[in-house]
Amino acid sequence: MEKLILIDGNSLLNRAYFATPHFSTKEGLPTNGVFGFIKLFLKILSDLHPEYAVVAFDLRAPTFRHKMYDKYKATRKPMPEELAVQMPVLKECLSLMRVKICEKEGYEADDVIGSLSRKFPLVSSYIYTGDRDSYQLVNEHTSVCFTRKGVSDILLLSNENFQEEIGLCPPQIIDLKALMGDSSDNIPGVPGIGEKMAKKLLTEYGDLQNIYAHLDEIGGATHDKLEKNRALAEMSSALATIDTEVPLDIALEDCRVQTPFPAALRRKFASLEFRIFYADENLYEKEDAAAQDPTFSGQPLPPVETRKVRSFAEIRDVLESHRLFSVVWGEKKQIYLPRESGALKAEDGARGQGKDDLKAEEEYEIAEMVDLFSGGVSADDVRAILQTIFCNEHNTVILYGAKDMMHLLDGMGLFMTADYEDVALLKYLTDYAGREEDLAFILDAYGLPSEHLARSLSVLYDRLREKSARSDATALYLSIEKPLCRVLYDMEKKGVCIDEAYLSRLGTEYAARLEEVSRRIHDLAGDHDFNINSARQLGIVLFEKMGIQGGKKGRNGAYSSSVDILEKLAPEHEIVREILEYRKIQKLNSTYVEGLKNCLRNGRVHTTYMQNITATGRLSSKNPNLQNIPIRTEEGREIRKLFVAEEGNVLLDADYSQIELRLLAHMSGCHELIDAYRAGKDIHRDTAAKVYGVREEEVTPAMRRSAKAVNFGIIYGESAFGLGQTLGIPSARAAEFIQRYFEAYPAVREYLNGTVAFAKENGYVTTLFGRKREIPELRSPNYNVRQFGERAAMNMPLQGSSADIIKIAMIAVWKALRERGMRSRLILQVHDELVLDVPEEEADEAAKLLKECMEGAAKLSVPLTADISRGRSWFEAK
DNA sequence: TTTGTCACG
DNA sequence: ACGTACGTGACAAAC
Repeated sequence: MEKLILIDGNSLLNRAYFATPHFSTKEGLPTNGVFGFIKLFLKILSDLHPEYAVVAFDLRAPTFRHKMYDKYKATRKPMPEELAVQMPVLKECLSLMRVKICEKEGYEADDVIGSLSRKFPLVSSYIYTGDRDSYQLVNEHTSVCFTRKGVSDILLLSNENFQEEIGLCPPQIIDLKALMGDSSDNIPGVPGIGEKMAKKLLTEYGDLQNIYAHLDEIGGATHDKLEKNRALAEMSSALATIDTEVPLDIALEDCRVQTPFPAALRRKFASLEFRIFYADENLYEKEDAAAQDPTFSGQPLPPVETRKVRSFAEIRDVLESHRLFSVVWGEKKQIYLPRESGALKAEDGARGQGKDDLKAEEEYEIAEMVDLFSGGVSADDVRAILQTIFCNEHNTVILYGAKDMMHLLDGMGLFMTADYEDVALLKYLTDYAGREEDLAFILDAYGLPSEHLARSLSVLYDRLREKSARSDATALYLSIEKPLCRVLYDMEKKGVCIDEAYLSRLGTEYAARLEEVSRRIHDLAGDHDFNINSARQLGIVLFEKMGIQGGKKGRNGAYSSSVDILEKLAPEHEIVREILEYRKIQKLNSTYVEGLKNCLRNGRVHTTYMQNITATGRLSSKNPNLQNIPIRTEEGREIRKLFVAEEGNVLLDADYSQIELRLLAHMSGCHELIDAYRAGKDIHRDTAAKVYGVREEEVTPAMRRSAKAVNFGIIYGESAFGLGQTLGIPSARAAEFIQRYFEAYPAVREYLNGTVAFAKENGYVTTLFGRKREIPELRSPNYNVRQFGERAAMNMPLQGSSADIIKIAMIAVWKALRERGMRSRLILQVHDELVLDVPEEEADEAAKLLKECMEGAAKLSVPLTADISRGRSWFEAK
């Protein structure tokens, strides 16, 4: 059957905008939304080969729904300016592609799409949208392709799988919305009915009309809610119904997809700097000579000039005559020499302006090197080539992951002396995606081709430098992340000594205890054989077979057996106490004893610090994670005895005292808090006194504990529920605490409110040093997601500034030790703590230095203090 | 691959 | 009405 694709233009442009990195043309026109949209559109064409396509848009004019309900979509936020300007650009591109655009006054894109799908029942319609409302349109010849994760993942809902995926049938989507309401469209629904209840009612009665026909069968509060809000529900149902009978003067033939596209489209793409679309000539009609306008502004990537090199000596010649390289050392081992030597260092003013100078520059890609590496070249020659590039302080290398390259070179006995630029770090600072990313993926998102990875890396570097130049990201990159990379490399390479004898003793001890506890648990459980490690099996045995009360089911229907549940049951049930014991030992054994054993190399473990993972600017540590070594319990703390100093050395441990709370004092300018810190007071005691309205000496340990929890809560983005959970009190009580806290520290409230307001307005928050976190959650239609966004907005400036500060301190310590030619070495960072392995005779000097570097890393309106201690092991040094 | 649990700041 | 403190990584089980 022939295929018609129906695209909700507003919805997809919106999705593409938020899912694609923000970039713009040289003239400053943002184009990321159009780029994402076109990319998806071309993908649909090549995957589905539809005969027909229509893109529908909403118009500004009020629709029939506004006439029914004047508050319809009244709460909707206007499109961001950056997105709004892309709308006409998209329409222009679509016109150039000869794609039918359809808009109808008084109707939304949904209605147009619904009507077209019904108007042409002889073709298969595929509706592309990021809006769930369209689900109702699914029928035997209409499918909905719902875009997720931006637009990269598509869920296809057809008549066949709809029931299975959604749990309802398509028309029921209307009344689902009618019952639940929809805050983003401002459709009221029935107050008090959520998704669960709505689905239950619809499954039982089919639709809204039938629910009301059987209202008397429904009991309790639900009955009353439904009865009271009948008119509202019926109106919502009408609002949620897509009009499939919009009069549209369109013939199927008007919608035919016409490829190849006109050459003018290619020029348009060039001017928008959409290189990957531009590159594929087969997509476009052949251009006649007259139309080839030499003045068009788009600058496609220059062709790669390949120099054929046949001998190793020749390669060396080429390499030695250049000073700037971009290198990708993955599957394709590419090296690229993009410009004249020195061009990069002289850059900031000179480059990026003209295309002419770029063209004039000499370019090589030694593509043959790929073969050379995988083929006949000896390991020695490979090493010599790398040495030529990396072991020359006059060279600059552009890399994706400089620390990895340093380790790789180290494995060949080489040490990198070349200056480096790390595109991964630049990307992290300017366009954080929420996770580590593949280089190929990023290039794709930026519209750069992957066949010459190294050349594209260089272009990406330029783009990111340009982008970061308009923010604090450049300074953060140059003064923090780039030098830190080198510091982390040293830390990783050095590693931490492990007491192997103790490690094996601990392993034996845990194994024996596990055996014993496991036997006791099985005895207590009777004949029910089960795996204690399986949360699911455990839940069933405890709460069903043994009939223990107090089991709580999670949303997947399984019993939760997490500590907070088990601890409540522990006093009553011996088996629960044993299970908690088992869990504890099992964790210590599997994660720390066994886990550490697996990471051991020559008596040391070498963690990897990830510099581009977290949303706040913190580091993370993996293989093994040395940032979560136990300390909170007596038993777990023993693990720290495994981490020891080198022979003849001691460990020096320094941690910032309450750095985040001090930052809160500084950033909020709260006098009460600042004064307390300046006076060197015990801050939790001080808070307790203020919150409880007593004198400091009257504060009991319990009061201090609560105050401490409140102080933490503030850092995490105050929530009465969360505070209540940790304190084990009702959230109403917790809310009172918070209330009183804010009365005691009014500037803190203002600061937090201000931060959230800024974030809502601008879509991001920043640290003291300008590190940025985008918080798209604040624009979510989902209340919970928005709440999460608010908490994240409150927390990030504190957590992130603290991360900035310790990074500055690390660089300072590293430099200071180096300048003095000391043998002490940084070996660990745990967010607010640094550990050094120092020769005994250097210990005093190193301790003094460490303290100075840490306390002097930032000038705040309160003192920044670091507490230092030392010992043979990490256990002793805390 | 995802989920639950638990270790840390 | 909803499910909740912020930020991570490892392990084991169950898909």
